[in-house]
Amino acid sequence: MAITSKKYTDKQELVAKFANALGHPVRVAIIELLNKQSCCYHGDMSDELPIANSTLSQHLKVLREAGLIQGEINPPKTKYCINKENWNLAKGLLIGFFD
Amino acid sequence: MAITSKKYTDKQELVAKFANALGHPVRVAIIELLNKQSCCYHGDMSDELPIANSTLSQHLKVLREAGLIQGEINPPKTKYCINKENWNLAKGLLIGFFD
DNA sequence: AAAACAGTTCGTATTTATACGAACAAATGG
DNA sequence: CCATTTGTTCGTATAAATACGAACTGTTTT
Repeated sequence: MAITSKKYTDKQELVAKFANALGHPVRVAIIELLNKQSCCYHGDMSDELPIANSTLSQHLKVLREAGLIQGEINPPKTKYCINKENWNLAKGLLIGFFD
Repeated sequence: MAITSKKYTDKQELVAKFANALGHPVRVAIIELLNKQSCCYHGDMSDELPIANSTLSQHLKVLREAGLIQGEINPPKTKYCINKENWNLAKGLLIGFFD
């Protein structure tokens, strides 16, 4: 093992973070829904996806914490969109990773 | 929820499978090592990575089961390579996913 | 003010991931 | 044949992911 305090490079951590966020089919499906119409209400997605509402909230949180999406809360509705800046960052990193 | 027996499309499952395999920084690092020199012995990687040997074996297994790499066992050495066919499949899927 | 609506968070159960050392396996060198 | 080398698998401990219903939080409607 290399004697560094940090185990992995920032780039490796970032690639892993984005990849990990996309590492569940329902999150892939969520992103596809958002990409199809730019933004989407929680309820719209809930109608399309085979999971409980609370579970959907959790997956949305994972995507939000990875930076791939952002939510705008206007109770009782919440609108989610792709975070384009980070989306492009992820795109660049992943494409670069695959050469 | 849609009333389908299958919860997600094959494509969504595949994207998630590949993404999940890349969802840990050490696996990203492993792939980078393999891409740098096409093939690599377990021991070479073990020298570069901050994890125990047995843990490395487990991560290699994850990548192997996702189809991204393949191992050639010639005891006591094992050589790992990128599985180019699946690598290109993953590349295409991921790039397509990001538009 | 009470009920309804749309989500989120909490509590919890179950599964999967991650990590390590010890034990094992398969070929090679003394 | 026994020791060494190189990985793998096993046993195990701990942490993280996944899923659901129940309870909660703000608006809006009645």
